[in-house]
Amino acid sequence: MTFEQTNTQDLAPKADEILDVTQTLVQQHGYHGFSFRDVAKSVGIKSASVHYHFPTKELLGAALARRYTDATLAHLGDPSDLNKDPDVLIGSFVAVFRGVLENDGLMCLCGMLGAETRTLPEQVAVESRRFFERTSAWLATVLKRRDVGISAQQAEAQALRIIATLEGSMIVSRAMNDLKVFDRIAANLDP
Amino acid sequence: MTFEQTNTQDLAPKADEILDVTQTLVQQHGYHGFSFRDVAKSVGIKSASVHYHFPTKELLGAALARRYTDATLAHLGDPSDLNKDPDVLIGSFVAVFRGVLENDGLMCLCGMLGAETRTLPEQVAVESRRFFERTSAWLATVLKRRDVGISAQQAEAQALRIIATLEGSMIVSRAMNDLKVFDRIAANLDP
DNA sequence: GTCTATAATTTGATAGAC
DNA sequence: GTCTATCAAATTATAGAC
Repeated sequence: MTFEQTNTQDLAPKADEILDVTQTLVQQHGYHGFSFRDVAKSVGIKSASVHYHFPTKELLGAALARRYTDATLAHLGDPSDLNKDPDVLIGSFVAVFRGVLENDGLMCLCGMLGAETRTLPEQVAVESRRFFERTSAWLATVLKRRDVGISAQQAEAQALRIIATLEGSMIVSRAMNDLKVFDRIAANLDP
Repeated sequence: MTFEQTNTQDLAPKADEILDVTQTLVQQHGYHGFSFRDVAKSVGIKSASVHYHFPTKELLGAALARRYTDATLAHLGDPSDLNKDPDVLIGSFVAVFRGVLENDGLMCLCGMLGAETRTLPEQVAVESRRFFERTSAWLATVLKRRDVGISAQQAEAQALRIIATLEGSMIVSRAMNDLKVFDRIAANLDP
């Protein structure tokens, strides 16, 4: 079980198992490409039981994106922790994305949802947007520690650029079916 | 009509109109999120008539991605044309992606397909891979002209990084519903 | 080339038994 | 919480008339 799938809230164990399975499905197929029956089959229950835990697909998708963001931030920890070197923190940030890609070539959940965003139910779009707001704020905090002279605006712009590059690297790496593509790009994140 | 939708092959006008409509649908919903009836309705015919032009969804998707790649390359022109400044060519490359995003917040067709790549019919995946192979080769050629000392490997790595950043910028910009995000990232492509 | 009609399957969602 | 059963709608695709 990867960190993205850790139960960080007080969800029923079964609800969490449903989210685990759904997450992988969305990372592979996208929001429009999975069904309640796909989920049910993987969990070993019937689709009506999935609806018991998540009445609608929108609620399931929103819970999924929220959990993903929360688990990612929890894994990254405090960006202001003076015991941690900024470069090490940035390295762990890159490793989050690489870890997802390594895992059977999955796409970042919120990168996938971001691509589909124009046709997503509102609450799913809101939660996927929250992923980029929170992770870019985390990274901007680290960049301000590393580059002491930088402005808040510059740090935020650099953070967004790095996140965009990582998301795009996952897409290109997957499309070209070559994990080395991700590594070569990530090695030059700050060229 | 945007350049991506120009008829570059000898397709029947109706087939081309079907591709125009399908392209927008895929850029919004993804490959798994559109149907033959969606296409038919937009064109003003019945879904059976769409099947006449493109027997299967895989053939439709593959033709779509191929036309998109060909139209993009045709628009970009010869990367070795000495009458064109490398920086101008790079600017036109960035403008291609920005133009798509400006157009009602659409995603790059092959960026969308790249995200879905693991669950795409084979021929669709092949054609979306081709997009990244060809466009990165084009950009690497320009970069070698601009940075005279650069190795072929370095030029290729920089090209992939720039394309990844542009694809990711579209995702983040769309997810955050803010076109300025794309512009701020694109302004620092070569930081 | 486009149509009607239809096949066979899948979809999100609900009712009600246990 | 999970099940069976079911619904109404949508899905890809085909056959055959015009």
